[in-house]
Amino acid sequence: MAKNKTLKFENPKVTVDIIIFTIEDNKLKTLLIKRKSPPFKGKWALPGGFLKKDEDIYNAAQRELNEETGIKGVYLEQLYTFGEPKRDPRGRVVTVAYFALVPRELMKIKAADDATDAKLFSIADSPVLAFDHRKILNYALYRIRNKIQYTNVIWSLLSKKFTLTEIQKVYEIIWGRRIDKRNFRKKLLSLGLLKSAKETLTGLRQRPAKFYSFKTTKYVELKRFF
Amino acid sequence: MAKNKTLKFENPKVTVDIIIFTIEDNKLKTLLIKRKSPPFKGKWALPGGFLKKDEDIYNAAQRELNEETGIKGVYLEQLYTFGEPKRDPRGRVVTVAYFALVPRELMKIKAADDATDAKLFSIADSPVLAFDHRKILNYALYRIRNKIQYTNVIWSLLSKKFTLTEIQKVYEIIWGRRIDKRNFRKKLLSLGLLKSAKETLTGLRQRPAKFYSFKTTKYVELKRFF
DNA sequence: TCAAAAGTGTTGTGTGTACACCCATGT
DNA sequence: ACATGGGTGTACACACAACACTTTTGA
Repeated sequence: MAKNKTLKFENPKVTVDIIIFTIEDNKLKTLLIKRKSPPFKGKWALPGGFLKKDEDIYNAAQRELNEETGIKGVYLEQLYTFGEPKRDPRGRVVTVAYFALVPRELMKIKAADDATDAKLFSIADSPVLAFDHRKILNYALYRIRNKIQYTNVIWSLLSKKFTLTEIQKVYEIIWGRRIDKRNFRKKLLSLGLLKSAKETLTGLRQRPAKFYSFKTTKYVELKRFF
Repeated sequence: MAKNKTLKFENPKVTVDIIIFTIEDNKLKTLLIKRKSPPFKGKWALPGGFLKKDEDIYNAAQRELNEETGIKGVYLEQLYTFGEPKRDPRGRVVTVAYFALVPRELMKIKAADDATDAKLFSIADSPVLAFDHRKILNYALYRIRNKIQYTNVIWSLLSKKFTLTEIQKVYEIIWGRRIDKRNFRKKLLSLGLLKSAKETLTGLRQRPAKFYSFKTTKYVELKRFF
């Protein structure tokens, strides 16, 4: 572009924000941090931060994820880029939003140095958020609800071993409706992507459930899935 | 984030690049421009440019689209944000890619002031592209091929009146396979989203085809579509 | 009258959905 | 023995896929 028009351009700051989804107490939750500094000091917000020099955007997202949860190597996908001129009162800030899917028991939540607190909120009743983070969160929710229908990425919310009832619950929680147990199992097992372990879930006063695990960690596009 | 570490951050430039899809001669094509200035002077590239001050990203994409094709108000969707540190030899440039779906006859192609030429290339045999634009184009192609399966957005490639054979060709071109005429028509019409016009396509030495048009310009999520 | 594409139905197969009872365990 | 969730099969409806011939026009 023409060098003599540089006044018309600007150098925005670029941030990365992350929606960290997990399942706890049969609810879909996301990690929020309480902001230590202005703007929106004391308000809850999505974890995130500025892109560093020579840092790839995806790596920045991984870094932020790790700073808040101590996790590496989970499912992390670019969601959308938000760049309305007024979305940050400090000036022009373009943010690239990512979302992560994390098994609850892998998370070690800690407030990073830009936050005074960090905790999981149920999507249904989370507080008022800083910036346009509510919009971003809603879009992430929309995306994951679509994605559940044609990929198996949401299996990333489960731990290595799980029962069929557990995986069904994940679908019910995200999909937001009850599923018939027999039909669910029939279809799920027919994909041929699970193998049953020898262990069972004992200690409950009921018939023990078989554990299953994934044959592969690859993500698969499914024709349609519920 | 900490103010005393500003050296570690940087202010990237932010650009918008657009993949403008259209159909011409029974082929899926995209608009490329020949770069007037370094880097990659003389090379073909996706149309795009820097984000202006106080300009929303989506508006920037619309502006770029309009500068190259004279079009407004067509389907335009954010694709992905590419931000590898070395993707632009001039320095750190993060680009937000959009794709547009445009009926061929609405386009008035003109080289904007950053280009010496602009023309449509068939996706199948397009030239070597500047920057990481080949990767971006490939991703756009992937996206549109998926999208065809569960939305009707690709109807945006058609003009207001069209025959059923024309819309079927769009599907065949993007989907990359032949479709049975009877099954296609049955399913398409069963959606209830088309109305038949009174006019027919005459002047060819064959039976005249009925024209159809869309009942609505809204985009619809379909369960699955071929 | 001929070439070229438009238009039109039926049948078999597979997939989704609805639905109810017995089983294994811990207390 | 009983409460609790685990585990299993069948029947119907619907959607998809395969398939060929007649019609209308312009030259």
